[in-house]
Amino acid sequence: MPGFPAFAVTVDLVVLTVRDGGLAVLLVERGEEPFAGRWALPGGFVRADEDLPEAADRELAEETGLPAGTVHLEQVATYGAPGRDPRQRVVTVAYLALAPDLPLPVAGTDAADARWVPLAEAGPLAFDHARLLAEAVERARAKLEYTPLATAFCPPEFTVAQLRRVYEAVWGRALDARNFHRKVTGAAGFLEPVGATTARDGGRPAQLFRRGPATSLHPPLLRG
Amino acid sequence: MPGFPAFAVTVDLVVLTVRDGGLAVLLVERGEEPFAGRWALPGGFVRADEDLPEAADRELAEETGLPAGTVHLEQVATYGAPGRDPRQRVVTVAYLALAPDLPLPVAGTDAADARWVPLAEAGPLAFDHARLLAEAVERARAKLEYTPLATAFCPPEFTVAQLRRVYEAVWGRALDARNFHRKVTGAAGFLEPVGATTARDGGRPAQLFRRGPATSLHPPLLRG
DNA sequence: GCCACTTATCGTCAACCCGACGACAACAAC
DNA sequence: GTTGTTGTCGTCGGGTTGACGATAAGTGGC
Repeated sequence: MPGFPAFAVTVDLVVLTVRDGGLAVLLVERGEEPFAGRWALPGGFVRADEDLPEAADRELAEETGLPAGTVHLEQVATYGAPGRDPRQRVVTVAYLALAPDLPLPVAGTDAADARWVPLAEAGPLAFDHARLLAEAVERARAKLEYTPLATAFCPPEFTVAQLRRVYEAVWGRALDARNFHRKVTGAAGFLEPVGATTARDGGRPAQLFRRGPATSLHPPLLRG
Repeated sequence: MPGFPAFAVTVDLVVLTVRDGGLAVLLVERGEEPFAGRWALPGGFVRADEDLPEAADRELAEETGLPAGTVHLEQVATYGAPGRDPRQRVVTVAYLALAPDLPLPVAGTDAADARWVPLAEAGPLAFDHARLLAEAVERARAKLEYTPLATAFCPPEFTVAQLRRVYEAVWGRALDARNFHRKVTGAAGFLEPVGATTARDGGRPAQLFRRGPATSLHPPLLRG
């Protein structure tokens, strides 16, 4: 099969976390043209002997320094319009990563100038990254309804209130604490009680939970 | 940016329809190695000046002869494992297409040997196409719940019973005609009455409907 | 015309789920 | 103890669900 057009293939990451009651995305400042000085999603070329999820894992480790497996990672969509990179034909596979609130940037990584940027303050991005970001965020919002994905924003053990704050941050809407508690503890396989409680700063201690084995929520938590 | 690995990029299509009460997929028989004689999903290389959806549209027109825009087309996922094509490094973007029941293959197209194959009878497929097919089908099943996508399997005007048979075929489960009628006609923007009725062969004539403007269903139709 | 038979559509009912909200429990600070 | 804060359990009316009975509007046989 000769004569097929040659493409470069990259993996770009939309890494989200919950900070200060809102969603934040991991961005890097570009040092080179095109779009020098602009903010962009972290990412890079897929290597010759690498599968796509491997490349995404590697980029994530390089950008965040996190041990692989601690963050949720899933493919979102692929973009390949001619001209989306002015230098050459590039096809980009976008991945969505959800992480607990973590200190960043980690020293000694590729992108020393990586930063968490609140979603609302993300200015114009390089390439078509604004679209990648928007579509990844919408995917995350939708998946919170019918999967236990929100636990990916939490540490291994967490309280119902922490989980609720995740939902409120992602959906941008206040939720009733009582009804949320009922639904979340009632969904089979969503949460597993750890047995311990938190020592908190003023207020009744809360039960700790771990993520349960369910992969989908019945019934789902609807945005309304 | 020199030295990046060169990839070939293809678009593969999972074209589904409802036939004889079950899902069927459009497959072509491969004429060349590798996998000569095996069934495979239709698809082909993305051209040098083409966007990905354009390439999918073009391949669909070549395989089915349908005028563009009559079938629903959406991206599902991208596959790029090294070795998935033994000849060279290929990244494949899978698209899901939903079509009404149509006569195929259309004479004068690329793949004269394209056939509708019932899902259960699809034997071993070339490359990793079994996985592409399975993931696309699961996407279709899930989207029927909360989008008006089922109408893509129907002609422009259809009855509630036709729509119900689509759901039953895709989900592989019988549905109560009365409850289905209530829910489907109650969901805002799902169906628009045409005013006419069908002249049917034994039985009360049914009202005809057109697809409504809604892009999501409230409330959704759950599989249970 | 009358009678089965088929298919479409409307109604009824109990069980369940939802959102709004009241009540209480268990801690800290003073 | 009192106050304030946070977590957890209950209650209530309205809407939705699935199971299923009843009726409407055609066809074909006689």
